[in-house]
Amino acid sequence: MTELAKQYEPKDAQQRWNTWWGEQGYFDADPDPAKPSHTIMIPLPNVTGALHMGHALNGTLQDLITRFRRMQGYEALWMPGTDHAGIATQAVVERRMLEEEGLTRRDIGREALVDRIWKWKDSYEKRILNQLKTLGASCDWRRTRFTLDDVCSKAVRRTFFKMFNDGLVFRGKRLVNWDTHLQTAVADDEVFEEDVDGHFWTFNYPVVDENLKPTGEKISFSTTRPETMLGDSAVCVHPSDERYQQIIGKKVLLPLSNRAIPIIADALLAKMEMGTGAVKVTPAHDPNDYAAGLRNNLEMINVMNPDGTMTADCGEFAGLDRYEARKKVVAAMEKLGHFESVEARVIPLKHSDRSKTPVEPYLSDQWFIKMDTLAQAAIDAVQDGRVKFFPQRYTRTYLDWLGEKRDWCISRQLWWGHRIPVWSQRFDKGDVALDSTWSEHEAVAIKKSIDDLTGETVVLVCVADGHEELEQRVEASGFVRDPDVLDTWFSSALWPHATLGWPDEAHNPPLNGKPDPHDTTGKNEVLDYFYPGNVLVTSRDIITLWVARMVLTGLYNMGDVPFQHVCIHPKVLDGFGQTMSKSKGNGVDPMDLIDKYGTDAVRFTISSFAGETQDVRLPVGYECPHCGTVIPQEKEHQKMVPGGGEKPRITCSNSKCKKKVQFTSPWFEPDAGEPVARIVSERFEYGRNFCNKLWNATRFAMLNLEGYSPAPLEDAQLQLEDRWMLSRLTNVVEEVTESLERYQFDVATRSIREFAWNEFCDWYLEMIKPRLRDENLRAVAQRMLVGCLDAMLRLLAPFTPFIAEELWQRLAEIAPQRGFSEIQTAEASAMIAAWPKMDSRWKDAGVEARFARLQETIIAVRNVRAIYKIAPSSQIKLLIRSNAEIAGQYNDVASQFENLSKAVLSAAGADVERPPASASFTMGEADGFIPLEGLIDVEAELTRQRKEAEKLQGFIKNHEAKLSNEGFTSKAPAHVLDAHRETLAGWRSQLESIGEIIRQLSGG
RNA sequence: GGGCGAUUAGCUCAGUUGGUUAGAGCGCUUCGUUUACACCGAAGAUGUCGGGGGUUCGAGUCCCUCAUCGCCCACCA
Repeated sequence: MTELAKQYEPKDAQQRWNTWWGEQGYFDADPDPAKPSHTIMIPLPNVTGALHMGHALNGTLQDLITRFRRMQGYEALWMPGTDHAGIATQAVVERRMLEEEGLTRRDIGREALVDRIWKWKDSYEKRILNQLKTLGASCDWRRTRFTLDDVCSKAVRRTFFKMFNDGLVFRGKRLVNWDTHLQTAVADDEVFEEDVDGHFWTFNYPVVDENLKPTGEKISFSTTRPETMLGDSAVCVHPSDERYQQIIGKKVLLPLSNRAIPIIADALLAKMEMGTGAVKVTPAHDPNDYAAGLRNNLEMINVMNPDGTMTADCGEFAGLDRYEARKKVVAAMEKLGHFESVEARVIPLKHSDRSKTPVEPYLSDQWFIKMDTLAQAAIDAVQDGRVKFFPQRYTRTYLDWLGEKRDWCISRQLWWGHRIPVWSQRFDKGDVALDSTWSEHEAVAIKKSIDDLTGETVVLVCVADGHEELEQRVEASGFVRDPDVLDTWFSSALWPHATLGWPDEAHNPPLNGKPDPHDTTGKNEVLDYFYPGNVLVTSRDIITLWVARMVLTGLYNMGDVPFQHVCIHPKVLDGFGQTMSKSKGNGVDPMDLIDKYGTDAVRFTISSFAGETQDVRLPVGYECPHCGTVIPQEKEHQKMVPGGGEKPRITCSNSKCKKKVQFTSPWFEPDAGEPVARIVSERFEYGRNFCNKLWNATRFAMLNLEGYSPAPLEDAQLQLEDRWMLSRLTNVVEEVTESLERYQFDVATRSIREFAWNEFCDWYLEMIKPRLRDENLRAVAQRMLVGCLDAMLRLLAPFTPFIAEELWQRLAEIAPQRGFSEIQTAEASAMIAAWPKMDSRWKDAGVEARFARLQETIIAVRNVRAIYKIAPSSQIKLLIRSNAEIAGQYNDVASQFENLSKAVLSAAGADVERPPASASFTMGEADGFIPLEGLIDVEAELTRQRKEAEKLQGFIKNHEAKLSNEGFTSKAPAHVLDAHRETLAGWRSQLESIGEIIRQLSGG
């Protein structure tokens, strides 16, 4: 047997056990008909960068549940993987390429760019998976998936093909942010707003009658972009705006285009209090107008070319740059007498992050999925309880969003992603003749439509996966593949079944990229066994984007929901209440924290955060590498960026140090070889200290287990503290189990901590120390000790797996056989040990109540010792006045007074009298007296007792008033009344005792 | 603009269906190195439960209102 070190050193244990668990295959999950399955699919992290605190929280909770269920006997699969994250990843790689080599994607071309992104993905995927492993994630790593790998790609292709065939895929128009300089669509997160100096013009349009003759009325409106007047398709007012009631439904004539457009009423677009109350509507060039255009069935008129010049339909303005056209339009309107006024105004304008030029809202062709029936199925699944949200309030977010049944735009103008498997060609009227060698193939779906404008026939061909030869033949027939890729969420929506190998129903998915050796049945047993999953653990911001879509595609492809529960956990905010993000510079790297506090400490602290009410603030500081002082992080630190070639530094706030040091920041890499002030957070000391406590409790046990002999406990041998401990442990096991089942991780964590520290360590261990020293009494105490540790390590294994395993193994060296009622051999690892189960016969409220009285008395005695500054070494006497039954109980535990408060219980009973010159305390059912000849300060003691009496009088008055209130006595339930009366009686008797003490003290 | 949430000790957070004296961790004060642990132990102090109104015998808890803060959605991965 080796003695444990005084402190737990996490790093070594983390390495060792993680490797060993892997070797033992404990992470692996395979179909096992003898066990129920438990499946969690990881919310796939983006390969854009390293994991942050949010991931650490998310991962900890999933691992906790997985380990908990595994111990409960489930075949528990936690499926790992990463997401290609289309735009985000491509943007990161492009940005670096531009910064480092001055190259754009047009310079190197599609294939070369995609190739570079794959390399980026490989390196970040590795980093992310390693971070998860460092966190202790017990994923089945053999099954690691990536949304662009073969397995996932097949699912994407099959789903798209199915939807295409079912008529759920269609083409439509949509407004995108158009970068006229790079001539590409830009995602919203690549757009920044900047104030520019602009103008605010007011014009008017003449109202006309059915014959387009001016009626003499006119309607005024304002705009910051006059050139878009060429594409106006309506003027809009608020439906209840009295100024315009007369002309709603009439038409106005566009002076520059000679088109008549309607005056419509739309409450969402027009605001009465703004400007003139009327607005022009340009659906093709403004997002709000676009939405209004859809609502009101307006014409969408595109007046701009991809390069930002005006289209050929713009008459005299055709070919002009949009800003040039703006000036000319204003001039022309003025000339025609429709100009009213202009004022200078600062306008927030969206700019492209990459070209730094203003973006234009631009109407373009996109692919959509019809959502009505799909969304309805997903709504039903939640409404009838097949999918439940924890906490329940998030159900609404989900239902509200799906209820809109907004069609899903699935195309993105990117190169990184699943390319849309559709080929198209235009044919003149009646000229469509398709090559039957591919057109009649079952893996080909064809849609024909007529272009309203040109009368041409548009033929769309979708080819199912695995038919490259067909694809080639289609292309040989002159069809061109769509250049766009699918929205990232399209593939992540399929994650729960795609990762399990769907649509392949004949084979298990590969393991480590190779065929599964168990794949012998001709069925996909993995899919059958692990689908549907049990719980999805995620944060609330992707309830709509991801959760809803997984439910929807699960129902569509599998006919069943992908999971029964959705656990929504809090978000980690910085010390100022802001969400953490790279752009704010306030991110915290969990690996830094793990490095400082240990994985278990981080996990334990994190799970203590995860309640259901609110987000978690995490104030952090920079630890001075020279003196260890923690400099609290301020907002300015988050923003500090290198300027003038100099890296920013912070000054140590310790007046003796005051060194200027570089610090951890998302904005720059610290210089190697120079000390760095890393980010720390004292909140993680919560977990670290707990681990250390647990370590030392086990250390203590191991120092006291000499001669340990396993045997079932016999009731007759148990002391009060043993029965109390067993009762408490039984309750705690129940509490922890129930709170984990409800995803109340904070409650579970608190419950374990309080039990292990405040009950087991602070009381139980202290109480059994004398028995452990006594050869005759040692055996039972040792069995209790081992049994309790065993149960605690099991409870803690999901929360703090590394230290639990380390201690489990050490304990097994001395005490492999253990148990309370039945003796069993400890399992080979805490990770696969059975979840603890206690015999409910140990629960004993009476014992707990008696124990509470004992605790209270001991605290009172210690309190007296502290007040009178009695040296720890000096013995004192304790006399207890109480009824015979309670006195008997005190006598039974007399030795504990000596053990825990260095007091000899010299008398207990009803006839005990207060010795003169003693300190006293009262507790309702018992009064305690501690003779302090020569030490007692009568005045101080009187003050103390009077203060106590005053407090009691307050309580009593309050309760008496309540109890004499007829409303209360007639309406409050009996048990509340009884409780009030009982408490009042207790206080009264206590007050009486104090009164007596005060009389004695003041009487001399 | 719509939805959701928060406001409780100096800080970070718990507080079950309304019911007896509102809790924890950190921090703070005092004492203590007794052979598990100073990443410790013992004892203690600290609250106008954001403001105002209401329902009720009774409100931190329910309702209304105001204030402040945050998140999600509205365009989006």
